[in-house]
Amino acid sequence: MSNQTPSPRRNRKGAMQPTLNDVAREAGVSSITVSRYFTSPDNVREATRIKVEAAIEKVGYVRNMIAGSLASATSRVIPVIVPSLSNVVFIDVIKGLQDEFEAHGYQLLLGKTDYDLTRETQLIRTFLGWSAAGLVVTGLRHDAATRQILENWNQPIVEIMELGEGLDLNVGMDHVAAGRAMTEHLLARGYRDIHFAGAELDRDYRAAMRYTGHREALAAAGIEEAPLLDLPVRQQMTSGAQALERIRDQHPECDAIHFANDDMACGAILAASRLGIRIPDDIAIAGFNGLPIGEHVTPQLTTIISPREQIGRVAARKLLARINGEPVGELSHDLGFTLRVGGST
Amino acid sequence: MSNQTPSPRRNRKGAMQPTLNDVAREAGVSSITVSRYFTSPDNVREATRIKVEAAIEKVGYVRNMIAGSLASATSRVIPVIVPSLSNVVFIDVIKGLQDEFEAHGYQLLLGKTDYDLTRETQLIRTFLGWSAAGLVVTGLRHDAATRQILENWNQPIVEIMELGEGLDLNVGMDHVAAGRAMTEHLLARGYRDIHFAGAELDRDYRAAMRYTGHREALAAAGIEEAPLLDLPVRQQMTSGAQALERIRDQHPECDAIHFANDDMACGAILAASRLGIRIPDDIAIAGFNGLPIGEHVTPQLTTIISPREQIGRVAARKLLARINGEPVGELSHDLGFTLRVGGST
DNA sequence: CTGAAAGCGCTAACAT
DNA sequence: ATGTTAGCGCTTTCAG
Repeated sequence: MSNQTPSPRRNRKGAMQPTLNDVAREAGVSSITVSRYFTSPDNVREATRIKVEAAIEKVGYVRNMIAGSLASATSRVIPVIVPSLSNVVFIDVIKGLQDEFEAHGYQLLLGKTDYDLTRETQLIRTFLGWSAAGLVVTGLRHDAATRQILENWNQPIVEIMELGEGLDLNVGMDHVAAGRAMTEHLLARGYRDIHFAGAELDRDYRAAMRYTGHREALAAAGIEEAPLLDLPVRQQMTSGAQALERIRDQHPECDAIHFANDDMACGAILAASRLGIRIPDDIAIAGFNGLPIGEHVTPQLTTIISPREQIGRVAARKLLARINGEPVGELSHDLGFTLRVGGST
Repeated sequence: MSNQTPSPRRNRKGAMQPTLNDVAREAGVSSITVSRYFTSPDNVREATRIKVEAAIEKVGYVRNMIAGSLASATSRVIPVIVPSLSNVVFIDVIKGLQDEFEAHGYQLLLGKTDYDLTRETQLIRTFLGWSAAGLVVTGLRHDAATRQILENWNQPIVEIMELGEGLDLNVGMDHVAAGRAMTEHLLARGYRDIHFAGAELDRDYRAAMRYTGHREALAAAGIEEAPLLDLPVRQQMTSGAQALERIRDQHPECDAIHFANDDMACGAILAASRLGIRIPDDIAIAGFNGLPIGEHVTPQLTTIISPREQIGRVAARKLLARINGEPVGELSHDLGFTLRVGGST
């Protein structure tokens, strides 16, 4: 009525996109009926539905998610916040999340903190401005500002990777237990002088949790010392090779290295074959993650398979369940892990 | 005026978020001034700016991007469409894109086609409903529907990975030339019976382009036959190992394998060491991508380093330049590649 | 099952 | 440099 120009109209940018009204006019119904065709088709009669469908096709209508989100104060966007994209672990998790979200018509908005909790706060603030339907965030450690924002936000949240007391939902595995399990395996194999090697464990605090488990297992076996080598990160495989050389050099009595991840462990195995170090006779090597490469090196790597992609999938499913008001089961979901024994131990 | 309830008000979801108006009232200015504080701070006087800042802090205002996008018919969201997240190549590209976008206040919306062009069309349709500021899409091959939508869309687009006649901007490398370069290297080394091995080359058509270059190089050397092994994809390293065995078995005269990627090539090198096949004496191995692992296997892998992350960065920068109306330089940007010769050839 | 009215929170396009 | 007015295109609410 107030608009003089008939369809097609142009928006302020000069573009010319058909709107719900254009479809409605074409179909001979009101715009709200077309809206309902999208949001709750069950409330639209078959005959009307067909008319609307034809009109949509005819005018080439594309739903404007922005307008819909403004009106409904919620959007089908789900921000996912990870610390890094250089780590396969998060890539696999994202893959799981993406698959599930995409299948259910939700969009994944990707944010990266570089392990900076302040950056995390900023990202979350921005993302909440998108009226997100939910949020996926890595880890249970956040700064006070983040925690305050999220506690006042009444949409579902999943914290992934670890287990514990969280903000809302929580999907992951027990890293302390994983570290313990691997070291128990090494002890059972008869290794006694076991070193733990990681890279920047203060940042990668989940690896530090595995070191804690490692120490616990040693202590339980009456071994009080748990030697630790914490290297600066360069390239992970290179760090692994370096760790092997360093430990062989400074601690010739060491009979096994428990690496913080498979990249480092494989770097060590490949370096060993270059240097003529026999694995596991001269020294045993263990990793963590269960990456494909571990099965291709000689000897095959003993490692713990982490349920990375599944963490993504389950996290997504729980979040969507909560968004749709369905039951989510237990708040904290432990996906476990599997020890895969190769020839390297 | 028309609103009876004073601040703070509640939106339709029952949540209670302060709006621009709340900030404006607090600061004693009009809402548009607060808006300008965000969008063009240079047009706001220092004194006003300070008042506004204090008010924002006081009421805990968070910008509502949705409302802003609706009003301005453009959002700071950039959809990125890739075929797969299982391929490191795209991960590295995404990393480059994400870094640049995040640094400039743009959000990356992630879409995955699984190499299905119809899915690509759907994704693009959905994403355009987000009033995206631009679009990043993989490859130059799209179906008719996609092409039609994008030709009528007047926002910047970057097609990445390949080079050629595109929709708009275009950042990548010349895959035919890369394939040619590697095979010229192999020929220069004296290899004559060179096989090309890939996995699902119909899907991975950029690898098929490298095969084309490979064939060209052979033809230029007077070799008319270019034997090809195209395996079904399982795990890439496993396929590489399999290819090595298959070729050794069926073509004992073959003296070099040109693999479609580093994963396969490294799978072959690792398998060779298991099987007692000497590289490069018994057979030479070449890859493509320049992944870290290639430097850690023995012998080191001869490969072509693709500028993956840089493709992401440059693509992002060109897109942002165009969004901001700055000059973008040439439409098609060739990032080249580097041959890295290891001991495997 | 369908419609009319109202407005989500912001910004473009003029003013001043 | 700041304000006024009028929507952006959709969904909510309330009627029928």
